[in-house]
Amino acid sequence: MSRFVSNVTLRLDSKGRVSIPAAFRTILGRDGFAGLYCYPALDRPAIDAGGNALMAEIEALMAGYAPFSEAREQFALALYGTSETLKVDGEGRVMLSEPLKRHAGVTDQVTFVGLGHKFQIWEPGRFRGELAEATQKVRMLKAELGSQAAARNASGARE
Amino acid sequence: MSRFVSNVTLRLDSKGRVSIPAAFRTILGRDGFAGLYCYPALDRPAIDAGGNALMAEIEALMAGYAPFSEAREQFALALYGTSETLKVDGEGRVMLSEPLKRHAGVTDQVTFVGLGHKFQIWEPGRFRGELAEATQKVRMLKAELGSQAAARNASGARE
DNA sequence: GGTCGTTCCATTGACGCCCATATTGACCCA
DNA sequence: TGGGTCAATATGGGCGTCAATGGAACGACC
Repeated sequence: MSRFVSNVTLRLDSKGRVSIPAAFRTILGRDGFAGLYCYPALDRPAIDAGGNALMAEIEALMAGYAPFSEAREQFALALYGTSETLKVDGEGRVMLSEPLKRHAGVTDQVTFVGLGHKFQIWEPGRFRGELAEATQKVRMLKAELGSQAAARNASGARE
Repeated sequence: MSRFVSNVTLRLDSKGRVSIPAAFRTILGRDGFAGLYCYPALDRPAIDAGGNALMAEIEALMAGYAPFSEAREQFALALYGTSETLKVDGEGRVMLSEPLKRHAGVTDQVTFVGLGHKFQIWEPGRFRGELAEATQKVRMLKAELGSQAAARNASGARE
């Protein structure tokens, strides 16, 4: 299974359309899904996007709850209710809906970021900030792992 | 299998008619059901709506209880007893019955919300409130799941 | 005959689809 | 290695179609 990786920032045109990066398009094509499945990320000002793989993930989550149960209805409302399947035109472009743009704070540019099985769409400035923060955290985690390994084995490999 | 997703709010016209969003109409058409199967949501001021898939789900729920059992009778009363099959006109519009409108507090606008296998019809204001609440709950639940997974991973990495 | 409801037609605004252009990066060849 | 060619991606815009909505005509049932 191929994964979404790397990040690209692209412009929205006068009609609000934006090209999905070619690399992402080919991956979406492979999992066979016309359109782009999107929803506002739960705890970030970003848009989660993907194809069948992403939908399947959500479905699996939902399957754990009984039909008509309280939890199920709330999940469905928050997840399916805010999801959209954007149409992709012949050139591989989509139009982000107003709610999605508002959630991510998008205006005239967006950054596509691969996250493996899905990708996210960010306002470029916010993404830089988030990335810096994430990098910092990862660095700390790595340092921890490194010291643990060193403690276990004096000749332990770094990184 | 396609699912109901996203949300749209539309106006009722002077005769009380309202268009079913085109995306929902195509899904209903696919599962082959003339009309719209509706009933007041059990524990919310909303209207549950769908086609054959929804009816099948209710039947399955009912089948789980013994015939003539108290629970079964109650469900039958609450679901079948209050259900209606609304007619859809040539333009894909329906007229909500008075009881349905009263239950949902609908006046001149409604919000259609996809829940996967079915969709709901809300009074727009109430929907916003409910969505905010549901999102909050899902966010908390996700955080829980995340920390559990992190705990698992951390211990796994160390062993 | 009036009222209610249903079907049909008209408008308008969005957006889906198509074609045109540019800019980038890859590849090839001298 | 440098230049040139080619291809694919990103972007811009025009036009037709369809969805949402409003209203009118038609029919049925009090």
